Amino acid sequence: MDWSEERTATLKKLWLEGLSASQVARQLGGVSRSAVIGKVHRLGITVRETPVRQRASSIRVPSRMASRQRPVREATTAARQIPTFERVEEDLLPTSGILGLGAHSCRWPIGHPDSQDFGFCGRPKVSARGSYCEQHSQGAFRRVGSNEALEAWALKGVNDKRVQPNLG
DNA sequence: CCCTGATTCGC
DNA sequence: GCGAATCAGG
Repeated sequence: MDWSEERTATLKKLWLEGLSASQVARQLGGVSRSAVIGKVHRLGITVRETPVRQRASSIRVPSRMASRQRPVREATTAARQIPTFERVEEDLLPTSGILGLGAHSCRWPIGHPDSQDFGFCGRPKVSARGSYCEQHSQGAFRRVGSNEALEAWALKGVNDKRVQPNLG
């Protein structure tokens, strides 16, 4: 496999979107994460645009998506604080593969980064400054169950596992 | 043991 | 230029 212009462009975009080197490698196929890291360095895009302070040691799409999809209020000690709503991804299909993502495209990731049909929402952004379309910027909230059910759920300690609808 | 990016260096 | 091996971590 060689670094064709198209594959290089894909690598750039995926990397700049915040996918890890291994995820980029799996999306591209036929390359190792070392290859991706090496290429990223040669391209000089090793420093991503977002300020270092705002980033964790690595940006991982799954965790980024998971954090977006966490309950509005965390379940802590009191039953009253158990969430009644969860933020879940709407059933919007990607309109865009990574190559079609433009400056005005919603960058909400859809699907698992390891999967072949991983893509981005691609609908028009609501503003020039934001990154998302109307649906994805305001967030879609959907009632997922009774307080009782959620409480039982939370007490079982399934907090971390719940609802990552598009992570496969 | 899973993962992350950074660096080196023979090819 | 390329990327496996290695390093330094989370």
